[in-house]
Amino acid sequence: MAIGIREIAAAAGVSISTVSNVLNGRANVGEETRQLVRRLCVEMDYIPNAAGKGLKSGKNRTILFNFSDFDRSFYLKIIEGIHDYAGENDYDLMICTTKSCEKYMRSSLTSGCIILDERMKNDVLARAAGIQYPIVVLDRILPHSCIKSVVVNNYDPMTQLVREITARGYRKFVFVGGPSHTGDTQERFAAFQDVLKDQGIPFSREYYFSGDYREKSGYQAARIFLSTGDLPEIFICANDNMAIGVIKALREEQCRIPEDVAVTGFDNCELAENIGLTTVHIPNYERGYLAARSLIENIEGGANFDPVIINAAVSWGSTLGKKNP
Amino acid sequence: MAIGIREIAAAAGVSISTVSNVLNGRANVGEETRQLVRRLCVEMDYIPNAAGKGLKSGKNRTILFNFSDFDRSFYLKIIEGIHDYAGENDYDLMICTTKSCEKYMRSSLTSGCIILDERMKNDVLARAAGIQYPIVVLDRILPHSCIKSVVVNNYDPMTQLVREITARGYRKFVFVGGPSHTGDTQERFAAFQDVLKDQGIPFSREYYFSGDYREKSGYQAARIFLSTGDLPEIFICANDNMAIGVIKALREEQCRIPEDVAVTGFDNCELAENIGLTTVHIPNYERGYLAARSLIENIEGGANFDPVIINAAVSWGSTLGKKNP
DNA sequence: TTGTAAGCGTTATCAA
DNA sequence: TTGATAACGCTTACAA
Repeated sequence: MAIGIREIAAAAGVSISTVSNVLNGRANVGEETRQLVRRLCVEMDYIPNAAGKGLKSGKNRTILFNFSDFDRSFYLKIIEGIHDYAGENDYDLMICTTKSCEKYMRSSLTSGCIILDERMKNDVLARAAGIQYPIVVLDRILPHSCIKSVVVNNYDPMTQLVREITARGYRKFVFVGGPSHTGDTQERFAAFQDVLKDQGIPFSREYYFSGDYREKSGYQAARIFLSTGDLPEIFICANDNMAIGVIKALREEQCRIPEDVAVTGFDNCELAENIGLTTVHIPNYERGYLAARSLIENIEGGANFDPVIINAAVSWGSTLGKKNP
Repeated sequence: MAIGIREIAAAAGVSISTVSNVLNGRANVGEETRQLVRRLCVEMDYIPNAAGKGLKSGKNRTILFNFSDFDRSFYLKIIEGIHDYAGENDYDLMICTTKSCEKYMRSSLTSGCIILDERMKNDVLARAAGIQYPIVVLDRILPHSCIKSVVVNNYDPMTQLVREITARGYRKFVFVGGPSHTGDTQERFAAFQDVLKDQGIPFSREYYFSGDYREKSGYQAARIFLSTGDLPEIFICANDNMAIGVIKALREEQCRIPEDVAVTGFDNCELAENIGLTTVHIPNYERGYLAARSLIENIEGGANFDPVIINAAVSWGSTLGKKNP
């Protein structure tokens, strides 16, 4: 049915190995034969079967990217960065969601992978990684001889942000965190806490709200504090989605931002920029690009598995005001 | 090196076909053997090789999705819809960008695909499609016995929108289109033109600006008309990104929206909703879900290749005012 | 209930 | 410069 290497060989009146040699640009083929085979491949619309190829040779210039949070629209930027670097270096990109990821990691179809989904388990990665299959993980540190971490420095910009917040006189905070097992949230919260401790400002755990990085959980957080009337002076959110949820809830109750309540986020998503949210900008395209570069260098024989730290910077917006003492 | 079916067989002291039978849930295996093999697979961390599998059986519950515009953040919603339907029906999802798409379409690794990227050529699709490999294309009509189109009805909501615009008294328009070869833009513009013709309102081609669906091109469009001072009463944009670009340019020049100039978009992206853009809402999650359903039904023996039309609805926002005569 | 062996589409080795 | 032929990891008759 489908056109394979044998059909081409038959049509050209040569053996399949000759066709294979032509296809792989080997020198041991006569010029006329080469021309003929080339022409036939085009005419007969031959496309090499990736399965057969990978099975035998183990070679495939392909990297795998894994994600599965569809709410985080900046993921497309990361993918773009990966896609661009891969393309520039003549690698293909294959993307999968966590469910099918392991299957493609261990199938001679890809040569390495970049993992973003936090739900991908460390032990699965540890088993898959090897010198023949390097891995890059984003947003988590995973000590393993063949796994490289590419992480964002959350701590410094959060420190800078919170210092400014306290300098402006804010004293009553709600911290809206993401899933508590994520390194991101832990680091962002740690920076917050450390600044307060450093300045001798108290923070009670009842003003910590544990969300899930989605807009709705920010909305709920704000709703809860609105309902008790126990509003903070500022909501410090571990990401933009939740900050936007907070803002929506506040607006519904005619709270003015930042006059009545201030809000900050983290991520600098497209929408955040537009509404003037004070947040932290993470260079996502660059992050993807760098992850792809690290991975491909290791695929091609490099052996650099030291973590890479990416810098992020505070983006000052209008949702943070000045509190007059 | 890697653990394969033979290693399991050796460890269990059985033949590889027995292992295969266990793995594929066939009945012809003794209970103890089955238990043993199962246990060994877990212990030895065996993951079936997708290449070997697909190569022999041709079966693989996997669908392919293709895209490559990283600026359109609602793509994630489409992917989510596809992912969910596939998951519910025990199919895997593999995603690729156009460059590598053909390779995976024709490799016994996937059973069908959903195409979104407009750059994917019709003839490539026509060659790949067959009763054994059904295809769904989004946003284009492609007559072929094994390709199903899932398209948005752009015409009706655009008609409704433009009727309202003319009813409110607007007479001087700029239409900012996307790439002119895209069906979307053609249909959206046709609706616009038809309403005007119907109402005897003139429209000169010099007020048509051909953009590329990116924010920047909307920005440029507005800049051009701002620079000549020949501002329209309203910018009607073929998508939200460009509308947002228009709005940015107008704001830079202190134009009030909608008092001085009105703006409308198309897509209802997240940001549009937030800034109150008058636009058309396209149910993207549902679109992906439906595309996946159509595809999988055809993979499993259905033969319904009639186009599916998805309805979209105008979302009225604050960027459209009332023009008093 | 289990094993043998052929074959899926390729690459690679070695002989012609 | 070419062509047989043996893998790659798996499924699947068919034989035992």
